[in-house]
Parts: sequence; structure tokens; C-alpha cells
Amino acid sequence: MTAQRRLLVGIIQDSPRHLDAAALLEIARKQDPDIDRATVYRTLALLKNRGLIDELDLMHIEGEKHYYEAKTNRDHCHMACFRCGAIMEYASSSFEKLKAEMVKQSGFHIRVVRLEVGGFCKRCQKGVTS
Amino acid sequence: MTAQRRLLVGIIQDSPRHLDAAALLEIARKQDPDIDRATVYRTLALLKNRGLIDELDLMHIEGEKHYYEAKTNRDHCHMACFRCGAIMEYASSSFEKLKAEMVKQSGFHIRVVRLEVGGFCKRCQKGVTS
DNA sequence: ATAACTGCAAATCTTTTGCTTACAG
DNA sequence: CTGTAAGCAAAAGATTTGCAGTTAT
Repeated sequence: MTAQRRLLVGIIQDSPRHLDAAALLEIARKQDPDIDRATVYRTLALLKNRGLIDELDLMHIEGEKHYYEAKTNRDHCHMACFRCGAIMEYASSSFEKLKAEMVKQSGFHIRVVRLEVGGFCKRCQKGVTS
Repeated sequence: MTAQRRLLVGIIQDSPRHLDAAALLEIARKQDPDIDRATVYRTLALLKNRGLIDELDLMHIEGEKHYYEAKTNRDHCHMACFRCGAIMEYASSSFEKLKAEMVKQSGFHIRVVRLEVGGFCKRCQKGVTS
């Protein structure tokens, strides 16, 4: 793996928030001003195929871009608040059970799972009409 | 609701497969040749906001477009086969339980849920290296 | 009347590709 | 050497928007 790619991987791993391609590029340029958009996209595609990162939509809460995060040991759900935009994560054994059940009942071989929820977080619920 | 919108809703409800905006437009034009792309997108946005349809990505198995389906009584998961492109649906009480658990533990008010899985269907597994 | 809906064309945004040069194993 | 990676610029694909005319309440 090249230096640029290692840089990108490091940024994704270290970031406290989920980055999209543009944000990732911007951060990477602080350390390597010559890095190009295409390199970012090509690297993301590669990491995705190798299963090193997960791609998220976060309910398209902010346009159609994709967000990325380093693959964790445990799959988790992302809950996106339509009002404040907060992203919360949620992992539980029930999720694992559900996956196991799906595999067992359908014979499907799971490569990637994405569970996303849109709604209103606890704080934002007060005052929401629906 | 206008005639055009009723037409679009009807098409979505009747379609056996998940349609993207372009496919929906094409079908709609058979009955109303003057209908425009913009109307399709605007109607989809409206239906989505009202919770009448769900928007799917189907793991971006075929580009970045979105697919739509009429909201069903029961949330279900979509499993997309990376090899043959088949889309399978999966609903179970475990999924309902997981949702209930998420609500209880996080206080999040769920508006939309999307559970998508990418991998290989039973038939396509034979011969896949990974 | 007033507000919502439509077509049309142009714009926007994100992501991808072709091509040539530069590296890495 | 030989294959993979990178930069650049242009293209592609999906979706959105401004505006002017139309329809519905």
C-alpha cells in the first residue's frame, strides 16, 4: 500500500465523525497538498472491496454523499436525527441474532450489512408534531 | 393529489420490482407522455416525506440510483446478491424486536428504517472464492 | 385570488474515466 | 522490467432548481 493510501486509511480510522469523500480529501491535503480527488475515490473503492471500510448513507440526511468508517468488529446501526443531524450508533446482540437468523433461513452469504434509521433523537422529540 | 401523482403512486404500488426514478418515468410516460422527470422527482420527495414510500439503495448494486417501494405494514430487509443482482426480502419478528429494543434503549423516535445486506445468494455461492 | 403543480432547460453535486507520467516490487 | 498508482481534466449519472405558465381550491 502506498503512502497516500496509508494516509487516507489513517484519517478514516482516526476521525471521530463519519467523513465523506470531499471531507476526507480536504483533511488529507493538509498533509499532502498534491493528493487528488480521483485518488481518494479509487482508494475508497479499494478499501470497500477489501472489506476494510464500510460505506454509509446516513439516510441521506445531507445530500447524496456517502460516508465512511473503518470496519469494526461488531456491526452496528446508525440512527440519524432528521432535526439536529446527530448520528448515534447502536450495537446489540439482537442485531447479531437477526443476522444469524437471516443467514440460516435464506442461505444468503452476508458480505456487508447496513442498518440505518432515520427519525428524531430523544432531545429533538419535544416539539415535533408527528 | 393530482392525476399525475396518483399515476406514479399506482405504478409504484403495482410494480413487482423496485423502480428507480428513470424506470418510473419511463413507465409513467406510457400513460401520460407529457410527464416530466422533475415531476417524478418532486412526487417521490413528497411521498417519501409523507412516509408513503420507502427509498432503497440496494447496496448500490447498480450505480448510485435510488429505488422505491410502497410502504408495507411490516419493515423488511433487502438482500442484494453481488453476483446475480437478485434482490430478496426478509421480514421477521426478530427485526421487530430489534427495533423495539433500539427505541427502548436510545429513546430515539424511529421514522424510517433501512436494513440492507450485500453478499451472495444461495445459488451464487458455489464458485465464489471468498 | 391564492397556493400548489407542471414542463422545460439549465445547473449542481458526487463520482468515474481516459490518458500520460511516475513509482514500486 | 512490469504492473500498479497518481494527477489532471473532462465526462458521466442522478437529482435539483429557477422560472413562467397552468391547474386546483
